[in-house]
Amino acid sequence: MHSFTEENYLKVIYHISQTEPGTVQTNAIASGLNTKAASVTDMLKKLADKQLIDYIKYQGVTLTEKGKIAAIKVIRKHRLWEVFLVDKLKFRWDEVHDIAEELEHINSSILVERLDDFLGFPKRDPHGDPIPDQHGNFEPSAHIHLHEIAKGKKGIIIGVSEHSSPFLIHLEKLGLTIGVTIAIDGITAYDGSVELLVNDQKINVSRKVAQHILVKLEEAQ
Amino acid sequence: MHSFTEENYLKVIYHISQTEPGTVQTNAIASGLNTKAASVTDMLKKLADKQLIDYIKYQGVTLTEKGKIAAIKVIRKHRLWEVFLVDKLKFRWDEVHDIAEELEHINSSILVERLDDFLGFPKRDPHGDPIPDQHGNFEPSAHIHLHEIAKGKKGIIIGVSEHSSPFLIHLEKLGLTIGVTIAIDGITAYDGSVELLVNDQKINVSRKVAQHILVKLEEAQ
DNA sequence: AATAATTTTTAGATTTACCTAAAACTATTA
DNA sequence: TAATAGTTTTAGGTAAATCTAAAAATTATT
Ligand SMILES: [Mn+2]
Ligand SMILES: [Mn+2]
Ligand SMILES: [Mn+2]
Ligand SMILES: [Mn+2]
Repeated sequence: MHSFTEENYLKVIYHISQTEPGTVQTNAIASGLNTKAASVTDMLKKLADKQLIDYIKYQGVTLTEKGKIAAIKVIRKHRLWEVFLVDKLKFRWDEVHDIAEELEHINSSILVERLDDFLGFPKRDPHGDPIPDQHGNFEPSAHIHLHEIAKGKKGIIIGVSEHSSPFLIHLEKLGLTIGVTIAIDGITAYDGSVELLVNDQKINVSRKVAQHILVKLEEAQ
Repeated sequence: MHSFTEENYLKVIYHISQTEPGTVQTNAIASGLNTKAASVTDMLKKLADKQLIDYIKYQGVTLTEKGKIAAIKVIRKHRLWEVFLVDKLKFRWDEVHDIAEELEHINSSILVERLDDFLGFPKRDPHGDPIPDQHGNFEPSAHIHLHEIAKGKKGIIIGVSEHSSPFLIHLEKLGLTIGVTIAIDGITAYDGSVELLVNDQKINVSRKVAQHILVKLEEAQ
């Protein structure tokens, strides 16, 4: 259907459109794919020809409905394979992203559905990201980034917004994994780092790390 | 390491060298890969540069030790994924080959080893083919093709030498699957078809089908 | 051994996905 | 609003993997 490369473009465009408002810019796509703006322009023309994106020169792009469905299919596969690797093959959460980057391009819808069944129709991947069902539907999680939470608030870690191995290993060492309950003890004025209470233990987390931890706040009683 | 395409060439060269004596010819590779002889010549130069094959113009090729190891690695992955698809995801043996053709190119040695472990270190794939271990070693099965067996002999089906879906579905319908005991009741002179006894039932199998069924003969008592 | 048939290689193109450098456009800001 | 900074596109090229058609080499047949 779509080439390996086209799928990667669609996925990156989708991810950027979820985090930044407005149309998706050429440079943003280039940095997301570790390629150059000129290459991106070439591919945008191709994706527009295939009606996967709406593209106006110099104005950035948006996914068409067709493009969005294709992107979500790739993301579904990526996350299901990550669950497989962690749940069945006993990989750690920091080891699976790169392998899933390859597996996500395997082209067989029956395979995806059988895998989903085999895994027990999981709703979240090992990083807390929602897994779209076969129709592309999923529940976006109501989360807030750790660095944006006010002092005194409590919450539960429900995900991360970076998947790199060094970052995840760092979190593991700090004991900041999915499901852990935290309380904001304070925010350091000098460097923006966050003081946390985890199981009555004080932990300091840099602002850069806090930006990539997703938290669900405790319901106000 | 090696590209998707290079891996496919190595695999096909390996398979041809197992079935036909002497060096592997350009045309044989072309037909095995559904491509043209001119394209094969181009790639042979590239594989020779990489020291994966020994190539003398007009004389065909042989795999170097390095090339053989690479080919066997791909075959190991192909067969392990086929076991995964049948044993874990409940695919039928006729559905798995094409999906495994894609999965075999996923590039992660830790993934292969974990998968092997998860599957319980299987020795054979769903078509009866041996699965090389991580060092590339495997027991080649002492088999004979069904059409070469003399009248009166008995044996057990241990594999097939064609993996196409129509062929395997046909065998399934005839009840000629791996592990089934058969006796040769006779060979029809007119068309070379084979008369079999399976569970005291008479079955006629065309010569073409018989050529692709691998049998282990019963030990002479 | 000469000729014919077959196989293989070369020559020259094409397609996809990249690249660099320069030109064109848009946004900023003085 | 004009200059400047930043972004995006175009122009022209490369590398991988294909192709067709023609030339060269090998093998088979008289
Ligand atoms: Mn991931
Ligand atoms: Mn993930
Ligand atoms: Mn197979
Ligand atoms: Mn097989």
